[in-house]
Amino acid sequence: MRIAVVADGEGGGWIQELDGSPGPVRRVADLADAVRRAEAEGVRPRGAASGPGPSGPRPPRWVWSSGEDVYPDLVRAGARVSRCHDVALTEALLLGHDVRHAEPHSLGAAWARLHDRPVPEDPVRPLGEGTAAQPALFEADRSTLPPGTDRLAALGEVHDDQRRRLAALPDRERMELLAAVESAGGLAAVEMSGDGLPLRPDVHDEVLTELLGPRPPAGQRPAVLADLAARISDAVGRDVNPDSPAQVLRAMAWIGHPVSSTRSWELERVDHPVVPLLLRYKELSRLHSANGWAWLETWVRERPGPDGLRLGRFQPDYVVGGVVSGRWATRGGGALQIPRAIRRAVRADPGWVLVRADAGQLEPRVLAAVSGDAALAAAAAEDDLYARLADQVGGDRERAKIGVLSAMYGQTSGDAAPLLATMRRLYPRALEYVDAAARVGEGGGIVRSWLGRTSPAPADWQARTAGSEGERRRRAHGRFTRNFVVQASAAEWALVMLAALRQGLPELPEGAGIVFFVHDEVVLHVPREYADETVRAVAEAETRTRTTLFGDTPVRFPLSTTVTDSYDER
DNA sequence: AGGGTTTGCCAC
DNA sequence: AAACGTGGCAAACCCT
Repeated sequence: MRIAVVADGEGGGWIQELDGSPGPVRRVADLADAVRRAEAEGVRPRGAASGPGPSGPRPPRWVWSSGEDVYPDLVRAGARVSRCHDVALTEALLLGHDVRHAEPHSLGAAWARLHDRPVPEDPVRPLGEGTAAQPALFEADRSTLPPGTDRLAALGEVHDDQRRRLAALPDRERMELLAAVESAGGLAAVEMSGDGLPLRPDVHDEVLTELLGPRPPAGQRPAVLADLAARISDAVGRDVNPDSPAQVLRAMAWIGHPVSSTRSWELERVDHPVVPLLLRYKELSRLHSANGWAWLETWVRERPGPDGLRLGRFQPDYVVGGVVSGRWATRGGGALQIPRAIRRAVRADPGWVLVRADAGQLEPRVLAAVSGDAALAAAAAEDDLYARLADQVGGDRERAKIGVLSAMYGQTSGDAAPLLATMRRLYPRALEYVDAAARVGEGGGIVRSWLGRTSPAPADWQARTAGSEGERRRRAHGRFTRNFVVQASAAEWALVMLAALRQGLPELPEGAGIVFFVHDEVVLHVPREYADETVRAVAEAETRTRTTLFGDTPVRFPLSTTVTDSYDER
């Protein structure tokens, strides 16, 4: 049963059952309560026989304009849903399949296209408006529908149209699955942003103080950085601001070691006493500016815990499908790059644990599965794919790894070339899979992931762009499509895994569940007594994901699952 | 002063 | 070792 939902922005809304002929419009004063009840009791298809069995009550699939808009208020009000159809996310997938990635994908835009009306731009979303935000007294109406439009009717109409468009696709089943898991991702994103990654402010401060010295007044360098800066100037023989690449460049020339950039790998090749100082400064200064005290204040919400303990939550906004490859992007706090140095501060609450599941070597495993290469699949049946590959290639593990990454990223320099020749001989189908994608990209064409997510057409593509610049651009796009078929399919694996895990979790207390997700890794925060059940749910999610996506493939997707107090323990 | 671009580093 | 895919972000830089 599908139920369309429109919120009124004041806690109430309108709902309407959609299956078959649309049911009556129902006005509800408390939307969260209505949702909660339908989830708990399930919804029986109208006209179905009563009694248990397959036609018995199930939670509905909620149809809404955008989970990002509608769901945070529900989650705040304590109502979680199990399934939805997210019109905005689905529209983006459908437009992408049609190579129309740049067109607006809101409900209003989809409705306008149906009615040959001017298509509104997608609303620009300010930071921190997700579940983590304080509830606004009166939520601004974010509808992109023209004023006066019957929003519920428009929603039903676009939903029906999207289902027809999905059903008409040649890869129908896959795209329908993709739309469903993308929508589920929208739910998970809102939920985990609302709960947040537990992070202890006192431990974070401890880490920073150890490395940088005590917290300085705003705008000043911490003691360790100030000291390093002074020693750098001393070593050079004149004043240098190590934060300024231009000044460092001039300083290196001044001391007789000219470099073409101040990147650390380039500095590392220079033998001069200033180099280790510069490298240390860069490392620590990066930590200070990206994840220092200012970061903590801006992105981590703090509340008192038991026994005077300071508990914090890092609550980034996740942008589902925010990357062309279908990976998630994030807004705020750089959630995709929590540096190793501060992971010590990510701690479970007292009596709780972090359950962390990490899919190792995901991309080569996905390549083995999608290409159907028997030899690579045999290696991918093992726990350590690269070690197995090294046996087959007749080299060490590190070289085998470079060979695989070269094939997936399109690297040609260094010692990749002879390695690739070996790979082509041993894993012909896998290599042909990515080589073919690269050829399509070099020709300006599009490629699709396993489930049908589509690469965007190259910007300002001119097949006849002459000269080396045109050639360089065509090659670059070839590397992009080469990588796309792997990265986008890997993102689908992760998305299906997340959706399966979300569904398969045991009943957990308030605040427990998935709290973090990044590409091929998921972190859950649960009371200790739920750890075993949670670990089992993770394992079951992996099995479900593999069979859902790849049937009876020999490829395995081993998840290393750990139960710890701290994110830095492995 | 303020906005856009460049540089360089972090993560997967 | 070298610069190869996807991103976010902060500070410096450059221009208006």
